[in-house]
Amino acid sequence: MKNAKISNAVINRLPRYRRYLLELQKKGVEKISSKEFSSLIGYTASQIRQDLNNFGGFGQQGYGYSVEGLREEIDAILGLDKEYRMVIIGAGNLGQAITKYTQTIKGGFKISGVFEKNKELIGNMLEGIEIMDYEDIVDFVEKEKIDIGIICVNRESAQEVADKLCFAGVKGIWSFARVDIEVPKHVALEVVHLSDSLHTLAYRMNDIKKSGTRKNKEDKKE
Amino acid sequence: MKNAKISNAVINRLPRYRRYLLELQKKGVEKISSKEFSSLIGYTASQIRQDLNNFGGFGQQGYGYSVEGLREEIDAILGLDKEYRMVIIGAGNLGQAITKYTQTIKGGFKISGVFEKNKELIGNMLEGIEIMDYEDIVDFVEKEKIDIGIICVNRESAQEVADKLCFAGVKGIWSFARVDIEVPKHVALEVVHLSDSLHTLAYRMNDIKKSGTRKNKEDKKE
DNA sequence: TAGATTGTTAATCGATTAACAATC
DNA sequence: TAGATTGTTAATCGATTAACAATC
Repeated sequence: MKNAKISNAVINRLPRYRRYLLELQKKGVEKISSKEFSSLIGYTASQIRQDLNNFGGFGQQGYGYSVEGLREEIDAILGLDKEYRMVIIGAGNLGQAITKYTQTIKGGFKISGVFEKNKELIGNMLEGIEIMDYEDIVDFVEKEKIDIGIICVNRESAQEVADKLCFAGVKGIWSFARVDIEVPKHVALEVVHLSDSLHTLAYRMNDIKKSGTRKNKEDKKE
Repeated sequence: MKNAKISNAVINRLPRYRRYLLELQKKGVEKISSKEFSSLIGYTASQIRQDLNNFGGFGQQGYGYSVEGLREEIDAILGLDKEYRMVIIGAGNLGQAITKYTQTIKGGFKISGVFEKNKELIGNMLEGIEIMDYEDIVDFVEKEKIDIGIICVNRESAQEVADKLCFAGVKGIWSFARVDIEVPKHVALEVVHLSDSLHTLAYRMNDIKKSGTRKNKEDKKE
């Protein structure tokens, strides 16, 4: 595995490569060339080879790539051959939604606890997990060696929760709060802005409508 | 408003500009220069001006941008000054999670119905909405003039659901299925791959660990 | 008017694509 | 060996940043 800094664009494509390789494996396909992969996944063959060669030469000239072998390499690159212990902070609507969803994600990602400030919710069960007191979060993360904190609290509390999680020693934060948070350099951060995603969809819907109207005048084909 | 094709990078930044402008408005800030905005949001002042000028000249030389004015412009660009009628397809874990979450998104996005194939779930209530029979989806979308279909079914059914929604006339699809789907050019598509997001977080966690080790040898500062 | 800051053109940087020598 | 396809270098393309004239 090489050492140069990998661009975000490449990292974001890796899970997608993996998904297609899993599908191919299911279908019993054993080898694939970058050209075949290209027509399947929609990236250029050149880009596929370029991307993979950031991490090593996984192919074989004249043959292509082993589907299973490449999938295993990507698993290792992404760290999906490891176990991750996670906590969810916030058991409101968002927290319930994410707890529910996260249970459906396959692989070594396990929810060890759900935490909440609101005393009325503490003690309740959520998806088979007891909701615990947010005050105990630091102890829990330390003792249970939690790797990932999932932030599902409101905008106002998100940074404070992140600070606490980082202090307690998590290695990554997955945040669904509608705000941009900051973490120390040694903690990985992935923020999902679902409402931003819906807003860009709205943009594209309106954009299509507009350019559609325009095209009817100038350019019927395409 | 100008006409050239706007790049995805720009479109994806628009909701973020909007979030910061909303915060500023809340705080009672009336004007902001691209330089001040830059140190707040973390994009270069140049990029901010460049981005905004894709859509029009919203600022004033020697003064800056009106916070409220700019936010209203961005609302209009994104189409957030309109109402959107949405349906959710799939009332399983994922569908329940997304229904729950989507209820918390502010603005003109309204869920008109939840649809499900599994007869056992049909008739149940979900977040105050009755779960309806998937067989009736086309009629419902046509009659209720639904704008957006939210796909929360499994990988295997996602494309079929998308086809049906497009046939029935939705203008946009927001998909959470773990698969890449295709839609006609006149339909906007936004796919959220939550598990991909978690996988890139895993990558970054492991990457930090590795480069951390490396740095301890060569380069303690930074 | 002078100062500030935009809008826009030009320069730079990085990512994607093309080309081809290496090699299975 | 000949054919196929990779790994990698070079060329192109697009997006970001810098510079500055326009103008409030």
